[in-house]
Amino acid sequence: MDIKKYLRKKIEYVLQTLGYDIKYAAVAFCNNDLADLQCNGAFALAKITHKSPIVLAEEIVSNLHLDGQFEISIVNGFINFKITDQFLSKIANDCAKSDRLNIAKVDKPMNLFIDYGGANVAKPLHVGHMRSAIVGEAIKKLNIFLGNNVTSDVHLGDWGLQMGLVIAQLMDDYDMGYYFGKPVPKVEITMSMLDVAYPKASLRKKEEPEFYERASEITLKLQQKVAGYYDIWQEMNKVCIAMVKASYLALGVTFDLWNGESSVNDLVPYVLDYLEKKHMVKVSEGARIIEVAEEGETQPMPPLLLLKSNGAQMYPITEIATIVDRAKVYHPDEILYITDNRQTLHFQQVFRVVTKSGIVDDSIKLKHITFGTVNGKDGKPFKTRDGGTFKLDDLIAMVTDKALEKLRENKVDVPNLTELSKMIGISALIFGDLSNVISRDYVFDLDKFMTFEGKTGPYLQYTAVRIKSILNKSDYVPMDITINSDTRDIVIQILKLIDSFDQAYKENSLHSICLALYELCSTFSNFYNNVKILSTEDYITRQNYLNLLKLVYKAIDLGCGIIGIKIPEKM
RNA sequence: GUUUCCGUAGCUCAGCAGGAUAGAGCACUUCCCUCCUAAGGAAGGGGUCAGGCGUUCGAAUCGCCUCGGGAACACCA
Repeated sequence: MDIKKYLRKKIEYVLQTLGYDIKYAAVAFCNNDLADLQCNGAFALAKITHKSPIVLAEEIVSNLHLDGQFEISIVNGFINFKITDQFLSKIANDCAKSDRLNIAKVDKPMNLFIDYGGANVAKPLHVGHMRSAIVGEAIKKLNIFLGNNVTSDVHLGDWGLQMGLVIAQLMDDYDMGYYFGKPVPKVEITMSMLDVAYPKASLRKKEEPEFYERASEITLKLQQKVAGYYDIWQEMNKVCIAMVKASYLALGVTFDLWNGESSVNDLVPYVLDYLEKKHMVKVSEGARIIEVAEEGETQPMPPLLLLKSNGAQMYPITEIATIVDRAKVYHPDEILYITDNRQTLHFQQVFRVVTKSGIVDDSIKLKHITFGTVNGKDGKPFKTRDGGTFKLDDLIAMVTDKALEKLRENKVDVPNLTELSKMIGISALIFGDLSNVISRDYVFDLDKFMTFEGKTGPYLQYTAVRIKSILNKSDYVPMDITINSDTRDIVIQILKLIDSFDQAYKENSLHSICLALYELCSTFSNFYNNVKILSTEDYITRQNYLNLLKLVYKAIDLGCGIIGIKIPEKM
């Protein structure tokens, strides 16, 4: 149950009967040991009513009827609530009976479309892609858990200039004649070829105007699906998507749709025509643009570029076409874009055009969720020492190896050691990433991902594994839990975990769940060290502990499930 | 330059719809495995919350200014 909401409702009722604004009923968890929850509304109310906060607090409290569920005390106007052990026991038992800790689903389920991942074809995933993948996957799982109907799309970057660049480079490096119907042997495109071609082409783009021109032309031809270029592209796509899929899968990330910019190519003429009929499109320096700046705006708002001067499509127009497509096929109530904060302006522009033009039903909410970039110690987006990007697969291999090393060191005896080390390594990555506030940049610290001690994913797994181990060795029999001073802290932490779901949903940030999970595990570990559960002689007391353990496990498992961490049998 | 995000312990980060004594992990110093997995637990040192002014009973949290850093800003995505 959501204890904050529960208590707030009670206070709201009192405020209403007393004729005060219900906004003063806000309840928060205490971060001290005076109580479990507090309401500080009396102070703010004092300002309005010119009464003393103490008098107001007493007035509120004397009208509260909490049926012995809370012990209330007033300290200088702070209203403190301590949940009684009896009520806490009831809450614990209710949670134990529910398969979702009694976490309520959303009132009105919506059709949610989530766009995350943003992998580029022709390029392996790097650590920057990890964040979008992990964050998006967790937001997806959270929404599904809370009852929304979710469709996810990786939205590949597969139709822009980078495609032309790579194709041009491949044509320089190899005899690609086969694709153009010449009687020469077929060059099979491999990932390692692309690995070389992409950085090489990016560099040449800046330094060789001729090469850039050629790549631009190829991009245009590709978009017109001219044979040869299109065939090379298809081949490239096949190789790349297979690899990208595997990388995502290693992180436990899956998508319902593997669409890309190319998927809406046939919709582009319609979009262009529609916007032109609305008299929104202008020609500027040969390019088709839309002005999106608004009167009196102080921030820079450049026009949106639809087509390059050579007629090639640019990112914004495929973006708009994609929205049209999604609206038509999936009827979403909301489309969520999860990208890093550098794309803020781009989405502002696109959303403006979509809204102004009315190209899709205006009831569709378009929302951009930005996350901070993964930076190096210099505060700039992370690069390896030689200036290259750090490949995601390499990172996964490194953390997996590290976990394997640790497992060997601890002589953990399981048949599928590789599988297990992957599970542990990935959990370190996921927790290391999600425990940061979503919108903020964070420093990529390899050591942080490589240690499995302290506030980490493996710590959560370890705690859960220990609980599982005890339960397996025990004579556990299901029964009602009775909470006392030994165990109340643990249940409070479970309440905080439940609350964190609400916060995570509101903020689209998973860090609150990560933190609550860690604190639950930490509180439990303290208990674990103080109480020898299996050797507790009194049968009832022991069963009480075991039933609580079952609940704690369930809570950890649930929370970890949302963020994408799996609990192993042993570690 | 304009816009925007940020500055909290040695490092990496929480805390910011104002609230009681500013927290955690790592690192450092001590303890705790004859007993449920020590990837653990307990204790300790470490802070002018960048700086200043203001609003308020009360400011790390809100407003303004200064300093410092990141990012975006027309044919990349």
